[in-house]
Amino acid sequence: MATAASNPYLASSSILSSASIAHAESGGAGMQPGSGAVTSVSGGYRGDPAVKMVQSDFMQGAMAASNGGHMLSHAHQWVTSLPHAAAAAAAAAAAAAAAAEAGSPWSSSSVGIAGSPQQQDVKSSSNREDLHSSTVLHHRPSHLGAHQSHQSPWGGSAGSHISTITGGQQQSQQSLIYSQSAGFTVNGMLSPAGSLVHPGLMRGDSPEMDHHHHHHHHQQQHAHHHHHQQHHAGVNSHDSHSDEDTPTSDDLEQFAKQFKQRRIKLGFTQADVGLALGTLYGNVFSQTTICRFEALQLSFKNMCKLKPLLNKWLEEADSSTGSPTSIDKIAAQGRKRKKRTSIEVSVKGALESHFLKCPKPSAQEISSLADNLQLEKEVVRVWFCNRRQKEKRMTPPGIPQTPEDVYTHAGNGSFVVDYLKGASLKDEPDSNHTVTSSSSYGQEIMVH
DNA sequence: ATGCATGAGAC
DNA sequence: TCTCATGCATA
Repeated sequence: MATAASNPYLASSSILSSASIAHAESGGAGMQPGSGAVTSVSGGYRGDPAVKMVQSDFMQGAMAASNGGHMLSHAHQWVTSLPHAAAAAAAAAAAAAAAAEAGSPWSSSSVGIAGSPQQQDVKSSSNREDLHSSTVLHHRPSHLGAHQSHQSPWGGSAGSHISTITGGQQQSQQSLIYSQSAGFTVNGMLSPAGSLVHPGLMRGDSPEMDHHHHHHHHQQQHAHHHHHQQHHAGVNSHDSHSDEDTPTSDDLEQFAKQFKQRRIKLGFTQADVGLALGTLYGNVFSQTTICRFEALQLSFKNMCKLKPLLNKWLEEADSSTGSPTSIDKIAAQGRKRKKRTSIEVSVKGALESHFLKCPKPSAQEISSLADNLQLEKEVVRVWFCNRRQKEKRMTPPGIPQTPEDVYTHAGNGSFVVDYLKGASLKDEPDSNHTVTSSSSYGQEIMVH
C-alpha cells in the first residue's frame, strides 16, 4: 500500500528547499490509475533561529508532538516553518488603547461606512476620540492599480453595521496567544479580548430588501446567551445603520466591495491590511483572510466579526493618508506543518461525488474511501471538512459577484441569490441541506 | 486566489 | 469528531 508516506519528516534544519522530494506514494498494493496524491515537498523551513520560541510556539509544538499517536499514524511529512509570531509590542499598546477606547472594541457604535458612494447612511456622531494610537499603517504606495471594479447597485440596502455580536472571542484568544507575545515589551495584558465576551449571534434580515422573506438563517450553532437586541425590522425611516444589529448579507457585500476599493486606492495589499490589523488591534490576519473577506468567502458570522476591524482600519487608513511609519513585517513562522498534499483531479472528482452522496461520511466510510483512493484517512477527513466549510461560505466559488455582468435574466440564478441571502441555515447536528445544484455535480456549482 | 492543514471549542 | 476561524504554501 502505499506505505503511505514513506517520506518522513522533513528535517528541519539544513534541508534546502530547492530539493523537492516529491514522492508519490503510489502504492504497490493496489494498482490505481495514478497515484492518489502527491505530496509536493518543498523545503519548508525558512527557519529563523532568531525567532524565539514563545509559549505559543512551544505550545503548538507540544501539542503536535503529543498527538503523535493520533491518526496521523504514518503520514509524516511535516515541515517546520516558524510560527507566526509576532505581533509587535506596538500592537500591545495599540490594543490597550483600543480597549480603553471602547469598553468593547467590537461593540463600538462608531462608524458606518466611510465614504459611501451612494446615499447610504452617514453616520453622524458617536465617534469616539479614537485611538489613533499610532500611525501604524504600513504605507505601501507601491502600485496603485486603479482598477476599481464596478460597484453596482447593491443598492440600497443600507445599513446596519457593526454589531455587538461578534462572538469571535473564542478564537480570538487563541490568536492572541500566539500572535502576540513576540517577546518584547509585551506585557501580559495586551488584549482587551478577555473582557468583552458576548458571543452569540443572531441575524436579522434587512427589511428593505426586496422580498426575499424567506431567508432567515443563522449559521451559527448555538449562541449561548445573547443579549442582543432584536433589532429593527422595517423600521425607522432612515434606519440604515443601527449599529446594533447584525449586518445583512447585503451590508457585508457592500462593505466588502467598498473596502476593497479603498484599500486598493490607498495602495495597500491584502497582506498589509492583515498586518496592520495586528498592530492596531492585536489580531493579525493573513493575506488569505483579507482576501476571503473581500470575496465574501467567509461564513456569515466570520464576516460580521471582521467587518468592524476592517472598518476601523479603513478609517485609520484614509485619515492618515500619507503618514508613513511602516512597521516591520514580522513574519515568523516555525511550526511543523504537514506538507500540503495535492490531490489528483480524478481523485478529487471521486471525493466530490461521494460528498454529494454523503457530506458527512462516517469514520468507516472515510477509511474505506481513503483506502480506495490511496489517500491517508486524515487527508480524506480533512477534505470533507473543508468541503463542508466551503458550502457554508457566503459566496460559493464561481459565482460572479457583480450583479452587473451577471446574467440579468434570472433564469435560475435565483438559487444563488438565495444562497447568498440565506447563506447559512442554522445547521442542525445533522446534515440537512442538500442544496447545491442538482444537475451535474461536476465540481463547481454552476448556476446557469 | 485557493487548496489543504492546524487547533481551539462545542458536542 | 466535527465545526469554525485562519493561514501556510501553492498554482
